[in-house]
Amino acid sequence: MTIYDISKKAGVSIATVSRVLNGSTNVKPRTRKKVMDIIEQYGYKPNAFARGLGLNSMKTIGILCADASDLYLAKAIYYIEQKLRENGYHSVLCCTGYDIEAKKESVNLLLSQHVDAIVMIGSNFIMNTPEDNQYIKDAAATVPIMLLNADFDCNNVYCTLCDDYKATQDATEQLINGGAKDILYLYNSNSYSGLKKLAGFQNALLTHDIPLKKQFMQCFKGSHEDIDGVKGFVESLHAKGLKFDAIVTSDDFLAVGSMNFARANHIKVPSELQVIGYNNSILSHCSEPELSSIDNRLEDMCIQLVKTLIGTLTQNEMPQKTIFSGELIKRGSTRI
Amino acid sequence: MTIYDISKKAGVSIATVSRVLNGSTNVKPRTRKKVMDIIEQYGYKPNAFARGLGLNSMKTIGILCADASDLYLAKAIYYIEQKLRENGYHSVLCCTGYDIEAKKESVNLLLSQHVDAIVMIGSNFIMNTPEDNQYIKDAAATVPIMLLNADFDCNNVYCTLCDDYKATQDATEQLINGGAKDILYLYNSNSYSGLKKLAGFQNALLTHDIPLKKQFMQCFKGSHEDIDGVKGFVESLHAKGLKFDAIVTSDDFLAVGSMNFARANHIKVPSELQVIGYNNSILSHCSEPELSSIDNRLEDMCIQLVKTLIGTLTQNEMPQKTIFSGELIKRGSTRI
DNA sequence: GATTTTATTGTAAACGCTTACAACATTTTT
DNA sequence: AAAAATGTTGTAAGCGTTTACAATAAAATC
Repeated sequence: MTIYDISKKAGVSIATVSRVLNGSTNVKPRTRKKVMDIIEQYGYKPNAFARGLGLNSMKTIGILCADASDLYLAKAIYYIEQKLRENGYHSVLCCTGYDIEAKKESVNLLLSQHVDAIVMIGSNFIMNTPEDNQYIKDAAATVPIMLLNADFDCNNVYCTLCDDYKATQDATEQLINGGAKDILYLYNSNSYSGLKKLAGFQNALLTHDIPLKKQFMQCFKGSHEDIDGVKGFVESLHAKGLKFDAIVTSDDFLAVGSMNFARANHIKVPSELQVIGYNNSILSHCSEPELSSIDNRLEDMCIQLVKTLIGTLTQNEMPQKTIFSGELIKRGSTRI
Repeated sequence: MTIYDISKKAGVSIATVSRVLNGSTNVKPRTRKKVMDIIEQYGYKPNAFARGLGLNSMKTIGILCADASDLYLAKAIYYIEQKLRENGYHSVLCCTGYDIEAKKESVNLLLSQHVDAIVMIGSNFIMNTPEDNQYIKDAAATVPIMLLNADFDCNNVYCTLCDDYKATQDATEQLINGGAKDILYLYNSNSYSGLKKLAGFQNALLTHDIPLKKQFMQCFKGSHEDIDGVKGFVESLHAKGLKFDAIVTSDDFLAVGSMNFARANHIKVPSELQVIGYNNSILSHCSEPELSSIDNRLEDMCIQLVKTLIGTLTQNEMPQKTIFSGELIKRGSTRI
């Protein structure tokens, strides 16, 4: 069933059918109805390829994320997909993993598919070296690139992010002001934002004239699923004699793992050990006590990202950077 | 940059370039190299629309799920996307929500995009009435439909599922054999599998001559995020005077909410109340004690689903139904 | 070396749509 | 009522591929 079949049955030209389908130009109401009825009757659906070929756009946005099974990324996908659909766009998803080559390949794939824009979810798309980030610049030469929770200066690259640095600094300072002495910072590899948060943590200590010690900033290298691994990791630090009365983390799963460690070692939370998570995910409602966690306003960010995206695609001038402020949501795992 | 540009620069016809790109037919090695070099040099990427128009396939699989932010569904997306990519396919994602109309619309969208197959993740794609399921049959007339964790008899529809019925029955029987007397079953709306699990629960009771009581089978209507809501829900049952010494659930978040209820009411788990979750998700590692949960082998199912899918697309005869067995993973929330 | 067979390449017709432009019909203006 | 303006529709030329078929080149056979 093609546009020709419909045009024949409706007794009009294919151009008219096309016009009815696209709704743009004027079609006489009676003609429109006639065509619509035929379309309805035969359940005709235009071929998206042919349409894409003609328009060179398929109203499709490519979404990249390292790992859709990560709680946080999954939620972002959900929000963004939903908002895009509300705007008449749909999305092609690629989970790239954390390897740079896979990311580059995925970008190429999306470009060859002529997506109208590419959304990259998570700071792990930004690498340490300019050469490794060249792929973003290259892609930006073709389509707008929207980064969620990552910061990158480049024309046609739009960033929507949360000031993780400040949020972590604030939370840490609250702990310090509340009397915490030895604060352990726990982050996971896999992302730039972990380092940003770390910087915020360090700045909080420096502001209060607390010397930075390397062993108080630990990177957990395992997966975001491996809560037991985190527990073991913290346990090993503890066994080595490291003393801490608070833990600030870059992700809720690290915090939950830390709390499991505490429980197993009969360390009371929050009286003997305070714990702060990040992302304010569902995990923060599962532990006992519930987890204080930094909320970085994911939904707001996603809404904003799509708004900027649609604006850009419709030729409006859009701000290249939108920064939200995170906020510590206090629950039972802290005394502050 | 089109295939014409490349053909001109390489001094061959577009057909030869196309053959090089598709690798199928014979091309003289020297010619191939010459063309490849030009392609490399100019970074040429074929236009996916035109290709799709020609081939009427874009090596794309449509993935539907109600809500990518659901832990379980997100993991499934992840596994499936990954496996598909390994097989040279990519995926278009649509999150449909739980509304039937939205689902139908999404299916149409995917069909108009000429996806090679559609994967539906979750039992919520199966409705209660045959009319409401017609959309699946219609879609199956065009492309193979792969259902994950749902059961539907129809030509060209392939189901990969876990025997939730039996898994729940087994787990419940284990509780009964372990001495549990008043077992509450807690499920969430939104899915057929919840009802299947419920049936398994009921069968376990019947097998042990325990009369079924309506108030011991409760449906939580809130979101999968709303752990506090679950807690309140169980609390209200408790306040109404319902006595239970075990809770079997259809999802880990219900189990975690139940445990939060128990803690708040100083009911000891597992000595006074045993709790069993479903999905064996990350949530089962967050609570204290850790949650016993039924594992329904999601990864295995996803691997199998993609295997069946690829087989079907390559014209191999594939089993229409593959059923895995779930298994109770015992942790601290049960005494069995 | 002529003939047959096989490997390689080119030509041209789809694929199903959009849209500029032309043609025609209708309404408004004079 | 003719002329001009406007509204509606049709014609045909792309869009960038794939691929059947034809044409040519190379290899094998006689």
